[in-house]
Amino acid sequence: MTSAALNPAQREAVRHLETPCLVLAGAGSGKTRVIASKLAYLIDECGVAAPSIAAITFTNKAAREMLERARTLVQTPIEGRRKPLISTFHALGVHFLRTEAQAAALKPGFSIFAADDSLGVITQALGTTDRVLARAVQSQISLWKNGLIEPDEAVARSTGDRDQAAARAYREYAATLSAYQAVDFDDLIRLPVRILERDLEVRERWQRRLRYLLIDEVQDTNAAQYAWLRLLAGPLTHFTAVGDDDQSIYGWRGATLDNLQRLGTDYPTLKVIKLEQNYRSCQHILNAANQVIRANPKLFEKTLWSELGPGDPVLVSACEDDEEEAERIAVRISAMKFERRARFADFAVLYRSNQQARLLEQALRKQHIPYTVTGGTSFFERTEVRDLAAYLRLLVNDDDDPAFIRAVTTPRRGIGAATLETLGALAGERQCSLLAALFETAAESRLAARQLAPLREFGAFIHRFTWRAERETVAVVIDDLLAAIAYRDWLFDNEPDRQASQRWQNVCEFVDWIKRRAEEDGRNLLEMAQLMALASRLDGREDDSDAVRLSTLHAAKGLEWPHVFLAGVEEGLLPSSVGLEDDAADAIVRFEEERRLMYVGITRAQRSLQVSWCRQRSRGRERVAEREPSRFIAEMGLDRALEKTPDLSPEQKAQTPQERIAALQALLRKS
DNA sequence: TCACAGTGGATTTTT
DNA sequence: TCCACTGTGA
Repeated sequence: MTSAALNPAQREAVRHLETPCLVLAGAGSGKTRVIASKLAYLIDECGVAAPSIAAITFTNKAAREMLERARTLVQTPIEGRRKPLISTFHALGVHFLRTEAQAAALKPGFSIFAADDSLGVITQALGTTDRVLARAVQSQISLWKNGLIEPDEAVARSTGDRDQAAARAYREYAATLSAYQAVDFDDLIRLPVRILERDLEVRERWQRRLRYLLIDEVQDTNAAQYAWLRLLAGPLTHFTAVGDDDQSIYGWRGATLDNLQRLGTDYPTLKVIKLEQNYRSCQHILNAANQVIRANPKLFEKTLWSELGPGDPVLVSACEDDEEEAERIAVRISAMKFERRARFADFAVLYRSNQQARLLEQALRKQHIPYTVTGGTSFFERTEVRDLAAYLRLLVNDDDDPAFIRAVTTPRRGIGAATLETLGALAGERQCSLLAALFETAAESRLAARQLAPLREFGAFIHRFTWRAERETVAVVIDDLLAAIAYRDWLFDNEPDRQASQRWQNVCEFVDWIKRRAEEDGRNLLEMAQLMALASRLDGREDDSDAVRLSTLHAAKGLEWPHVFLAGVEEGLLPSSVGLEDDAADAIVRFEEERRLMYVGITRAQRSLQVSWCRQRSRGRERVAEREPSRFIAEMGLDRALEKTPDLSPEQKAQTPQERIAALQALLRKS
């Protein structure tokens, strides 16, 4: 049954087990289906024990989808202990480090630092207030970690002053994290690699356990992830890697297409299977996509085709400025929704950078079009959510000083920077955490009574809740904790009611999320604290509302819509000019990634695609005039692509919503 | 300790 | 245009 609905290439990919296998899955070619079918094939037809199979993805969402698909496809019960391991790289890292905590020199409740937490530590290590510099160093450190380069090596390799400073900050950052019993996202990959490399017993145990590896989006793996896969795949492991070299758009985060090439050399028997039939887009759209991506040098040639018919021709419109562009898009969406009896959720507007969303939002609001914006501040990164998260982190890891600082100062307890400075100095001398330091006898002489009293009270409070967290349910502990710190009152005391109630709502949503997840999977607070660190913007809330989607091109990967608008397809924006002037070798690689980004955008569309660019664009206070259409527009091979589109039609010219509705109705009557 | 006003800087961000 | 940080005064 599992292979009935598959095309020949897909079926081959599912059944191939003799040698390692690389499935080059073009956009919309049924990649998830292949992985899920392979899972079903292994379990149902080959009789493989589910727990010896691991399917590894990049996003929680992909992992969830995979699990759902598997549930519908696999006939053999896979609940309880008979589950295949379906997980993201990072969640697998957490699982691995908890299992091998001793080898990792971590306690089970180790903290997972998000970007913000890391940035704080790095800023301190650099001794700077320059945020831009700190960010740059942060991403440099991340690239080092993803490239499996240790601090000493980074120091040795660095030549310039700036690099030297960054490498030294890296060294200090690493030391600080281990003092905090914390790891960052990159460590969740890097540490398992280091442990597997040096510990034969651990390596053999994992290799025995996982006999079948299915890897999703392999084009997005970095050097550390590739090394991890190689270490997990023992001599008896069967593996299938699925990916698309044309959709590699995370090079700036350390992902490298070298890994695809290395697969071929590291595994000489590698079988390469191409999936070229597309089940998503009409031919006009695929033609444009194929034409654009053809300009990139190819590792593997691949041409998408579909049986869905020609569809609408791709449209290009030149706009005077970004305001006009936004308005045109909004008006087109209104019109198309009427003409095609479409839903708002059938439309997406995609763009290169987040700031482009602003004018688009404005225009959509003006037309009374509902929309949702992806990106921006993640739910889990909101101040109020992170405030509460800090308490939870501190309860499971008393070494987590950043969590201590955040918790002890929120809500305010009359403890300020000077007090924490003194406490920090004491903790430094005693080589202990801030929480431990405040109970030192020496604290009594260093700090005034009115400073020490609230500190010790807080310390006792945390100890009391730590004790409870080990014995009571997550739900009870969280509710009591929130009540005890009077967080709601604090919000309303410090902000206008509207904002405060919005924040409180977010807190409640977060609490509900934690309770639900804890309940569902029987997790304790320790597990929840680590799980919440891995949750992202996409996980908080599912939105099933009928709304137009505004999204960056990066965030749109893997999604599809009947009607797609690509906005701001201009030289300097897409391709972006940022960082492309630098050294030539790097610039070429980055430029090709910009082209893949365009390719990803085009291939999100099912039936219609409209591309727009602006002669002028406002950026900050200045207007950038004389902009040119992106070379990618010419590469799409459309006739008249560069001409200005016809004048606005009556319904587009109309100024008020009433006029527009009247014009639209006239249009409908005609058709 | 905190509220507020002025300043400067601004890709992409699966976890 | 807007956000986030810095420094000031209460």
